Amino acid sequence: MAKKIQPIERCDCDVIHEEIVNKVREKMPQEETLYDLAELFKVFGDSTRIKILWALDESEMCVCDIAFLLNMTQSAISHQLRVLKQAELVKSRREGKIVFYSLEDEHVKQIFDQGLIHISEESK
Amino acid sequence: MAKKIQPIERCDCDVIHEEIVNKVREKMPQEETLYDLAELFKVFGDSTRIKILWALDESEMCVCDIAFLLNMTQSAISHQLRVLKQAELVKSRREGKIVFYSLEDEHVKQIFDQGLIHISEESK
DNA sequence: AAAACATATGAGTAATTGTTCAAGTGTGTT
DNA sequence: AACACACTTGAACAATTACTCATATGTTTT
Repeated sequence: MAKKIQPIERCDCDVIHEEIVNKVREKMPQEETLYDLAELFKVFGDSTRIKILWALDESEMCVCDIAFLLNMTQSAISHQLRVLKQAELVKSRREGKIVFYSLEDEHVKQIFDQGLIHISEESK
Repeated sequence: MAKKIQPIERCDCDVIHEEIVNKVREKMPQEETLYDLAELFKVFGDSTRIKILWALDESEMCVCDIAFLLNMTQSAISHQLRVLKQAELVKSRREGKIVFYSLEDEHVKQIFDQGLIHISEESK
């Protein structure tokens, strides 16, 4: 008894493939890097945010412009802009009452492009 | 009365920025394309799936190898492999009892790389 | 100072999602 | 045929999330 803690039992092929698994384990990036990467893609994983990013890639815009463009409430857009800002994908600039948002850097379009390549490959 | 249906009210700056908004609207890709793009990134937006993809980029592996590598149950891995397969990111090949998974194409690594560039920029 | 406007934010809610658990398939071995 | 093994699948559950609504903040206009 007292034998409950062992996490995942290995199966036969784990033993057989031990070398491969160990080699892969060595080459894997840090846990934290992979987590951050997932967090980044999570931000891209919502069509509202994708639309906002795409729009901002065309032009700097204020919150109510984006809301009108996407036919959504200002509140909803503002919430999503907050997520995008935390991910350092967009930045803001206040001009009187109005807050203008724009892309933080040029990577966004490149990430989109890689995604689009995959999508176009899928439907062949 | 009977005046409830109007969706999002335009604010003053929508009118002022009308030209910009219209120009952006013209340039936006199809709704469906943006939705598909979000769906793709959603698949990348989970650290378990990121790890699986990274592992498979190093080497073809069977389900229990992956489970052992990531210290997770076969069931959990199998569920995620299903998601990855539906997104056409991985393919499988059966060899007796064992099912080997591998990457469907080369885009995965390129999408990762773009993400990593953004992450490394963030922390400067 | 009060009102109007653009935006931000917190609580609440319905929908989605990742994992576990239990039971199922398919393949090879005895 | 019975069993073991590798994997798949469906239901259940907790956690997360995108939006709405109401309210709050910051700025300009009156």
